[in-house]
Amino acid sequence: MAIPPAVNRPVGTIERAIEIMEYLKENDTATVSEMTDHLDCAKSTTHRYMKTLAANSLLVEDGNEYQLGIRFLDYGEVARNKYRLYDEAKPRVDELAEETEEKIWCAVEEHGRSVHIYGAQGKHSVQTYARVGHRNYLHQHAAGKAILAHLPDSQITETIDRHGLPGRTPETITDRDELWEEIETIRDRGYAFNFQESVEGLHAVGAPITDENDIAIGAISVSGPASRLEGPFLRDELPTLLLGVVNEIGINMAHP
Amino acid sequence: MAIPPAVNRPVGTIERAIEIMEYLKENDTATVSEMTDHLDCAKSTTHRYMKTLAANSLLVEDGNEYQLGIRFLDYGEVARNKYRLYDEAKPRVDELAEETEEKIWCAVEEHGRSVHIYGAQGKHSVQTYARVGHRNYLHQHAAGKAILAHLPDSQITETIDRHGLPGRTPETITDRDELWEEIETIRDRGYAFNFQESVEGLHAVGAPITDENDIAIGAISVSGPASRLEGPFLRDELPTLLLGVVNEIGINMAHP
DNA sequence: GTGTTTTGTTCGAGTAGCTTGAATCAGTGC
DNA sequence: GCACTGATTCAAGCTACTCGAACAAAACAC
Repeated sequence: MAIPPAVNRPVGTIERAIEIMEYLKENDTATVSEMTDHLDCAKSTTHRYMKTLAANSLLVEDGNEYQLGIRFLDYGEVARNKYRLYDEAKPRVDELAEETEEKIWCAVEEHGRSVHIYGAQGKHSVQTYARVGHRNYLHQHAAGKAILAHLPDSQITETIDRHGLPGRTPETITDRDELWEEIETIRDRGYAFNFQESVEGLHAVGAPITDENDIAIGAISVSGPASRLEGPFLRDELPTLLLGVVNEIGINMAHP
Repeated sequence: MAIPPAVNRPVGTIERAIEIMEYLKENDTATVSEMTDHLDCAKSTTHRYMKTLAANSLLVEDGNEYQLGIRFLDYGEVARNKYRLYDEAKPRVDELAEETEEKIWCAVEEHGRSVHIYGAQGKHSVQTYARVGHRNYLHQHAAGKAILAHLPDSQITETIDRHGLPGRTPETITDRDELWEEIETIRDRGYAFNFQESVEGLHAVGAPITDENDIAIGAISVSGPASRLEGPFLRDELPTLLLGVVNEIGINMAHP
């Protein structure tokens, strides 16, 4: 979970292959020609890359179109299961969704960004861009800020240096000093709010799951339309509920 | 979903990188030295590979140990969502799990093998080796055989030629002629049984989801202990239930 | 404590093999 | 029919990937 070290001489071939996967993730499907325009190399090279990936089931051919193969699910599931947190958090996230009737997410930090490892929707929950596996900036949402505030200062600095503070809505915190103030506030109260900082009209609360040293190993958030998530429900009721859950998960993680 | 063509000159670098991912999938975690023993190249090369993969979040470093990064989830989810089948099948698989109280799987064919794209467990359902994303031989289980029987003969032959008929339990069909007979039977009755052919003590029924030309686009299966899945419940009740569900899904897939 | 072994990591040189562009083939539109 | 766009193949050239040796750092034996 640490910041990845700069690689001295990365293998270009691998990086270009990942570039292909990334492009297909964003654009769903692509032809050899289209990919050649995106990468910066000869068409024959792109062709060979994509054929190699397809021969290994990482890509699937459909006529001239290529897409990501579901073999990735295999790798993804293995990775997810490694996070014991997933096993501990899943049932409680499900319960929270039932209880609050809103969208619940469990996220962890990886390489200075957040990854949603599990989500459950309540009866009224909103659909957002988010998906399982979705990678996000820590400073842009409730769970991420909850995690960020419960990391060592040095790691927070590293993270900001590495990824910057890109904005997403007019409300997103993009100023370093402002973020540090917010972090202090979150540390004091023990949980984080998100007032339309990631999606317009969306509010959220996030609380960190911490280890015995009070370092975040993940976070859980509740999000919903600003119209429903407001007043004492947002300010008191949800935080209390969340804190109970994250404490319980934290204890279970510490005492297997 | 077709059989992937043999690649003329696959890119070795990419294949070796995939080899690393595959090893980590099987062994959860590995060091540079361990991986060097597995691959057949210099330690410095392995090192460069793993660092490059880690720098792109496909691998995560934890001290000297490397594991798969959950970035794969991201790719996997994108791939899964492409299969519209997933959206159609999910709610019905959930219902079946509730109703039968056994384990339900939805699988598709990719490159001549089956991939579990969604699973739901009923109250009493058994835990097997299977996972979402799990790749399997078509001839070894109920859903796979249901799919196999509803493919064009040419594709069946190609599949057998490509992957052979490896055994798994003493009951697995490993003889070509026997398999063709079984395929005829399955085509006649419209669904497939699995009597301890993949796991000892486990029975299952699988029915294909077909398109307008009666070609399989996937399958749904119910599996459970042989002691519970037997007699008229297995022979009549479950098949009827399954056929209703797969027909409904097939119709929805044909008329979006 | 010291010597020994095992690990990850760096670096320059050499050549395996990746990249390239041109040529060929397959399909579409006009 | 021809032109055009796309995928695919191939030999030749040179990039950059691989290697082994050397170093650093940690783990271990005694």
